[in-house]
Amino acid sequence: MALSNKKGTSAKLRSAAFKRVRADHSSELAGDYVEMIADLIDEQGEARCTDIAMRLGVANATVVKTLKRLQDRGLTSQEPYRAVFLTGEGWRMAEDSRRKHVIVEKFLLALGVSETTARIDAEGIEHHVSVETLKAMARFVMRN
Amino acid sequence: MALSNKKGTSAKLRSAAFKRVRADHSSELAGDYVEMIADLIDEQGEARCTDIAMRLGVANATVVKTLKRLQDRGLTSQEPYRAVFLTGEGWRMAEDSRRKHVIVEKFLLALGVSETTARIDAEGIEHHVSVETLKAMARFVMRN
DNA sequence: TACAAAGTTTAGCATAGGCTAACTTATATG
DNA sequence: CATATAAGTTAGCCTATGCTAAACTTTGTA
Repeated sequence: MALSNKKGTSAKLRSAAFKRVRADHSSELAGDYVEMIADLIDEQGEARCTDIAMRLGVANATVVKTLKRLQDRGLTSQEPYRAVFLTGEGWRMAEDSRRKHVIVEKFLLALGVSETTARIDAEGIEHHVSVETLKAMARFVMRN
Repeated sequence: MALSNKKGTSAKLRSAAFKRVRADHSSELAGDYVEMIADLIDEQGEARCTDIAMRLGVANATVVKTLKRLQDRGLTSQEPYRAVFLTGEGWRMAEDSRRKHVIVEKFLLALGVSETTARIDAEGIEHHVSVETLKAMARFVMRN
């Protein structure tokens, strides 16, 4: 204790940021999945494991396993060997993710970044943006 | 294959973004550690497990285990029961992380976000920002 | 209708990153 | 200098995410 905190931010405040990042990570995958399932349902009428796996770039078995966890969390539902659906809460989360995603991507474009980079970076950034920052980004998009 | 890609971006391009995010995640922790170790060395002359654990908000044993991985990757070095050091590559990575961190945080402040939020969000965002986006952020900070 | 292809699931493995509890080493102080 | 306390380490556990290979369903078509 003695040597720590000689100056600057307290350890508690510091660690809060890292805790938030770790928490974000565990909800991140869920967000990606429900968003993608929503997209697939809108585009093709249904969401199938294979399509999810292809778009995420992971193995089929990985998707199956993850979907089981999402089902446990009440975000998705499915019958064996059938397509995947979103629960009410799943749709809510998907809409939320999409909203964030769109704002971050538009923001990056407004900032002058190329389309390809905007698409890629938005995917990583969207999960780590607080409400406050998201609002600031939306404001910036409006003004530019 | 038949039903996929009816419109929009190809599956390959899509999955590239997610692959980048997954790759970012595995280097993320390493970046946080070396950056923190560098800070501790600068501030207190040495980096000790306990301080790292406190600042990250994780258990001591977790730090020990992670440091072992970092040592395997040639980023840190240490003698048993002694403080942690950075290798040349560790320092390089730390400097890189710090540079990114500073730019992202300043950028968020310039965007009009509060100090607390800027600090917290920067921690999550810095690992998902490409060189192109980082440059755009730096430009923005300059102009504002 | 029967079978082949496509899609889904299960089993079993690996790694990363958390944790607690028990043990060892280093150090500061009476 | 002996020992209590602080710091570091080890062992063993857990969950999340990945993978491949093998088994099982569904479905389209000969």
